[in-house]
Amino acid sequence: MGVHNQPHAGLASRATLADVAKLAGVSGSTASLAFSGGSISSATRERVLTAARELNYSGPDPRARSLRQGRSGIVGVIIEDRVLNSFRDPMTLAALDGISQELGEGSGLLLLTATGDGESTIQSAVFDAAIFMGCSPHLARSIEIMRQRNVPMVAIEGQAFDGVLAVNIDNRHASAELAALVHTLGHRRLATVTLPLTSVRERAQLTDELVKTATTAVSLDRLLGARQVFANLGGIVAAGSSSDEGFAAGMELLSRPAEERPTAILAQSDLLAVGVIRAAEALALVVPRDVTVVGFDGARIEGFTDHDLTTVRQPATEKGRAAGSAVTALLAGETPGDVSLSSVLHVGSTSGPPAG
Amino acid sequence: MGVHNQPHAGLASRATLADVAKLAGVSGSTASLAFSGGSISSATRERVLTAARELNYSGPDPRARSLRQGRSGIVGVIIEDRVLNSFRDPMTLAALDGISQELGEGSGLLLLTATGDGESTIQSAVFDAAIFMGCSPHLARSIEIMRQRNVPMVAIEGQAFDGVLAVNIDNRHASAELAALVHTLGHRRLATVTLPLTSVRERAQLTDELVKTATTAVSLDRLLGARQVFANLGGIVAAGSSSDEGFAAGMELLSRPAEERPTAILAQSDLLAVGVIRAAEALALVVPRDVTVVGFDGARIEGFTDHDLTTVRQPATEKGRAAGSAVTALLAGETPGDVSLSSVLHVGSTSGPPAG
DNA sequence: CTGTTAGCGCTTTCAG
DNA sequence: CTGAAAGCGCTAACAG
Repeated sequence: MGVHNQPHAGLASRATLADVAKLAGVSGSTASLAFSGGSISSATRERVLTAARELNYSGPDPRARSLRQGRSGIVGVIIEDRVLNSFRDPMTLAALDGISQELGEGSGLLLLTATGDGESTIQSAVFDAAIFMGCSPHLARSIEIMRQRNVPMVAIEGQAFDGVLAVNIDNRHASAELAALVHTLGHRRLATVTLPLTSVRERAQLTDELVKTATTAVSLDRLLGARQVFANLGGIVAAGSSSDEGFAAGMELLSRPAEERPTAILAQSDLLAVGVIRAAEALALVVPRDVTVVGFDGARIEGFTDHDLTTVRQPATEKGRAAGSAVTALLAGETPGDVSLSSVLHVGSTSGPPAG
Repeated sequence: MGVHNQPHAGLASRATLADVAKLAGVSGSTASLAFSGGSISSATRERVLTAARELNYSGPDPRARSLRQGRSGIVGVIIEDRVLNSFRDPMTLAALDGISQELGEGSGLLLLTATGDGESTIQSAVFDAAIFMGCSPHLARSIEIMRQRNVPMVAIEGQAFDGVLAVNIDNRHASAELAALVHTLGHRRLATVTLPLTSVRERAQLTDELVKTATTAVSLDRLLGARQVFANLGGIVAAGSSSDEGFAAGMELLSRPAEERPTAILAQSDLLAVGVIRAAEALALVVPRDVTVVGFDGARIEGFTDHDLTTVRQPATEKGRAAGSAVTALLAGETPGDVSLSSVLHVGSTSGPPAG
């Protein structure tokens, strides 16, 4: 004549595994096994599951489980700009997709935005490993903390950091290759449109001071690659990777008399390049007759079908997959090395010899 | 006389708050306060922090904290397609950005992909509240579980579910409005290109059977809205929201003799509409003279500048923000109601009276 | 196959 | 302002 554990009319408190165990007449550990798929007789399991159903218990609390196991199954993905800006860039999105593919449905991706102000979230968030999508010096403190916590870290195209596994592409080399192509075609008066060099999102003239303060590895590498061929290459720093930015920069660079105008423009992303091409066309210039425009990325851009952009195709999804598999390996206690992926030059129809 | 758990010479195991407390010569609770910003004398706090530094202790373990507090600060965002497909759609990305804006840097967004196979992750992941971005019937089980767990849920443009707060836009109404506009212009032979009706990503003829099995609320609502005006409206179900899909569908619909060809096409998204327009142009048809094309969304589409698309502008970011603030309210124990946002008709240059 | 026993690392009453 | 005690809910040894 046991007092049946009348659960307060199901009001506030949820049932716990212990309650279920008691109702099923088994021990806690047995009940636990029933849920984690351990080896118990199917009769017992049935009994436990029935009890659970009765109590409206729907499985172990993830919080408790993660404390106990020391694992949450969550991988943090840290971006340094707001979500919209980050993922509007097709390469970044592709990389995220690659991560997700590799990690599988088994683990969730915790999107953490570190715009630099409060580094709090990243310190107090629950995750087992972190992937930085481009990481700049001002993450140093967070990185330090995660290192202390023994959280494996991987950076996709970020600044090199001790203890952070690097997944990179050959930005500098590929950029140099592209520049060499343009040089070979005969161009000598060039300009570039770079991606932002710092976290400041503001269009600006490309100056040496700016270059010195650069914190964005990708932009800097691409610039340095191009400068291997064109030593003092100048131009404009865009406020982001969009065709609008490219357009603005293009207008600025191309609205000059033919003798001063660059005969070729190296844009650091395809979106920028598309914008530059539109600017050229708006100025009644013909590409590539009047101006050669090359990009970087190999993005399939919606609605850009008139031209076949000369560019470098980078393995974007692959970057994500590599990062994902590095994380998996690190969590398994292995010690994988840095990853370096390579891009492929694609000569399209937007490049040609200079006029005249 | 308990056996003291000797932590293997500080090798693997991290220091805990208890260790710090001991070294600082204070109690655990005091040490805790030092980190959570509770009220303790600054002398004591200093002592604790120094001890922490000495032990390489970088703050409370998020897992333990979240168990103790019953809160993790994580909001789950559930999408039903792979990351790439979901966020390539500008509206979905904008909504995600809205969520992130509203929730602030304080809380992380846990991206959970529920493609229907293993519903495991969503059940075992740590989060305090969930936001579904479009949710279909096959999430029923997960929803059931979360309800049992008392996890607040919000669905952006999903199927209605008991206990899931709905954030919707006036899909049906707006679609009807658009259809009415086309009707007023004099069109009588129409076709539509819909978004996928189910999780199957495959282009298909729009049939009644398909409509009956539809699980995607958005697509269905937009279709029903249009059918309020054009009762038996037929057409094609696209495999996704992209201009490529629109192009394929457009080719299919428009490659017919003028007498059979629809004089107007209602596309369920702007990307689809752009594709349809390209198809029309590829077939040497002039928009809107030979065919009227309208979209839905109000997306700014890269590189689509020749036309001003007739469409309906939906408050995409706003959807996300509303969901975010609903989550905040729910977590605070309030009981906010469903949210319904409205779209605005935009008459551009891609619609006009039928030829002849 | 099942039960007993200890905590995971932290916060939070409750006293002093 | 500080300390002592009591778990949050679960799982992992280890016995039986």
